[in-house]
Amino acid sequence: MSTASEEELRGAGLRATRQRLTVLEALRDRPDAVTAQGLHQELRQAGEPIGLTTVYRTLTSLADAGMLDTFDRDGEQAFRLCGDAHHHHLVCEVCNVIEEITAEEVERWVGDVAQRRGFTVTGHRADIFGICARCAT
Amino acid sequence: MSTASEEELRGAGLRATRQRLTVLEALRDRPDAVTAQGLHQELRQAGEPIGLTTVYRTLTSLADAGMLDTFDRDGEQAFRLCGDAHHHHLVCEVCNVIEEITAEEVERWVGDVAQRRGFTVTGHRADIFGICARCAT
DNA sequence: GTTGTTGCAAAGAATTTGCAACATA
DNA sequence: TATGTTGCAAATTCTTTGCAACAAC
Repeated sequence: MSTASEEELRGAGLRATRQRLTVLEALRDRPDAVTAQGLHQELRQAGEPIGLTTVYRTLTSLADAGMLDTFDRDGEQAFRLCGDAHHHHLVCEVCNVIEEITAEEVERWVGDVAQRRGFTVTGHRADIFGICARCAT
Repeated sequence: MSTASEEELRGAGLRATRQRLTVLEALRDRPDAVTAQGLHQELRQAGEPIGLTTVYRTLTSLADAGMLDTFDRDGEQAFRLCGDAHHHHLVCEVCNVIEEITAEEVERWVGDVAQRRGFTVTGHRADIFGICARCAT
């Protein structure tokens, strides 16, 4: 049999190795974004044998496959598992929790503006930064 | 007398040194975003004596003072002079030109979403990436 | 068995820091 | 003159690469 994670990896053309499954499962469990360095450290502390290089390579592969969203956290790249559909983010700057949000308003706006200026759209991002209800208290 | 650039620098609590004025003027002349490394190289080639460290420090200071917008270009930080008011960007991925755009739709959306989720907004960004009319031809 | 993957060590690249010389106010 | 700024060299930090051992298919 095959787990969902294994399917996902193979679907992306990647072999389902122990390390990649470890990373994918770790990402599943968290609502916040992680950096390669941070994730590696956590996995190591949790007793998972995995190399830093592999964490970097795995995160990059998953992001390339469209399975992760990427964020710039202070010069470092952070990653987070994402749903398939296009969406935007609500990011807590204290605990780094990220909530996915969809936004018709934004999509519409993107099309309008681009057309008006003669831009061919290849992508867009709309993220809101703030402090989540829990961290505010 | 005082030039506008000198005023701006002093207004930000920074001494108006030759190097900072050089950087500010260089930024004034370009519609695209530049990295510290890139700008330093250009200035050097143009015969301006300035150290890489100083370019880094100056760009950081100006950005901290709210005079520059920052972008992440492939792991490197890029900067661009920006108007005072809050705005968003239309970025050409080929020539890196950036057009500032304002968007009531987005502002409204930000407020709505944040309130609905209990987030205290500290900031937001909405950028559109694409290919400008000139680069498309 | 073949081919993709891992992980170490080393390389590379962007950015920051220590500190003495220097320029601005 | 007092204090902020510069720039070099060195240190840091994040990320990538070479390559031999290894694991998935």
